[in-house]
Amino acid sequence: MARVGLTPERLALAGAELADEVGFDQVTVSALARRFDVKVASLYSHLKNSQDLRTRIALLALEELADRAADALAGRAGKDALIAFADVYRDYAREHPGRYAAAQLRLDPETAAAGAGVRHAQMTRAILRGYDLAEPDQTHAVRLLGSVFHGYVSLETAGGFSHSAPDAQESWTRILDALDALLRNWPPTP
Amino acid sequence: MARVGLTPERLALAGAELADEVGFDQVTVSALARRFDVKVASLYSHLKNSQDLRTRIALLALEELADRAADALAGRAGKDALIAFADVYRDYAREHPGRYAAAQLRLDPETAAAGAGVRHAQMTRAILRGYDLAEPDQTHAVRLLGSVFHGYVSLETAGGFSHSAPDAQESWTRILDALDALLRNWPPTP
DNA sequence: CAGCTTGCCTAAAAGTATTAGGCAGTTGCA
DNA sequence: TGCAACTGCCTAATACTTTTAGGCAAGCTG
Repeated sequence: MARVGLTPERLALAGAELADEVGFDQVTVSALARRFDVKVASLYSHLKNSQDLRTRIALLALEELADRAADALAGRAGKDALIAFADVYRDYAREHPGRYAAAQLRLDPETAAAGAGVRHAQMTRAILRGYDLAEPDQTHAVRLLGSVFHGYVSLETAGGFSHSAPDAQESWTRILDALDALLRNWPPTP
Repeated sequence: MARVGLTPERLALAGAELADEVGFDQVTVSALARRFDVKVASLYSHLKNSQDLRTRIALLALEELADRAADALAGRAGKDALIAFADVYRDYAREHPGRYAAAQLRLDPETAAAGAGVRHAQMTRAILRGYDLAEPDQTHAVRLLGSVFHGYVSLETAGGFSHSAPDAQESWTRILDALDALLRNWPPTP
């Protein structure tokens, strides 16, 4: 019996690839075993259960996304940073739809806190350093940016903007223009 | 054998209730059969397959959501309309998390077009009548609003804003203030 | 090289999805 | 009203996924 050299990390990575190929909800312990040409039960030495697999894929995706975002943010500020950061999310979702779907998985709070979720929040806040926003408006703005990025990318990958003019890229550009303008001119509390 | 009086509509409704109780991804043909105290195979007279069930629940949710939104929009304009419309989405997601998750299901284009998706887009556009936006900026704004509403509600129901100040309601209010300000003062194309 | 760990295996049980074919309760028509 | 057709729910059967238990041998450890 040749040992294949499975590890939780390799399984998560292969699961992520599988997700990109067939969709995150089609990722199954059985399919993964097939991919390694190994019996299903063997995976249970490395995975607690199928939820564990999904969670690992989600954490992998969040990590990759945070790495890319950190890269994009380095050396940029203001609108440049805003656009670069936003593009990371959008590009990642387009390149890796399965991974992006995985990143949307509801994690229990401790798992999420242990993962890259915190980095994402910190980086979003870092973008706002280029704008003049005091608390609590800064937090409101963080949440707005998170909502727009996630919302737009979700709707676009769901096909919501296809088959209609103007194309999705143009709206994306103009929406980022608008957000930049909004952040530079955040309305006072009424 | 007492006839239970199953119909696709009753199954979709019961499926929606089940989704709200146990989560949309736990909605299964078997669970639904159990709920009606009927054998699983019996449901296949009314449903093509389990995907058909999920699609019907999604369409039901989209319809309910559109009905509520239409109601909220009646007799309102400008910022009032914006807030009322946005609150419909947020409240629906909080009251009916399973249904809201169902509404996010990727539908193939024809199914989506046949359903209430179009109404949603039209209503979002109706809100913008209270603002002075010409095409193509109007479409950009429609997409921005959709993204913010969907994104915020997703992140909030995923627990993204809990356990941190300020509370989610306050951010929501201020984000809607900000969007209103942005729509009243949409930046020109650079 | 002897022994121990452990990675992958077989076996088995439980749940879900789906199809085929049957019977009885209901409907519709004379 | 009576009978025929329909159709709603059933049993039976197959296939796939998840998960647990227990076994054997590969390869590291001394």
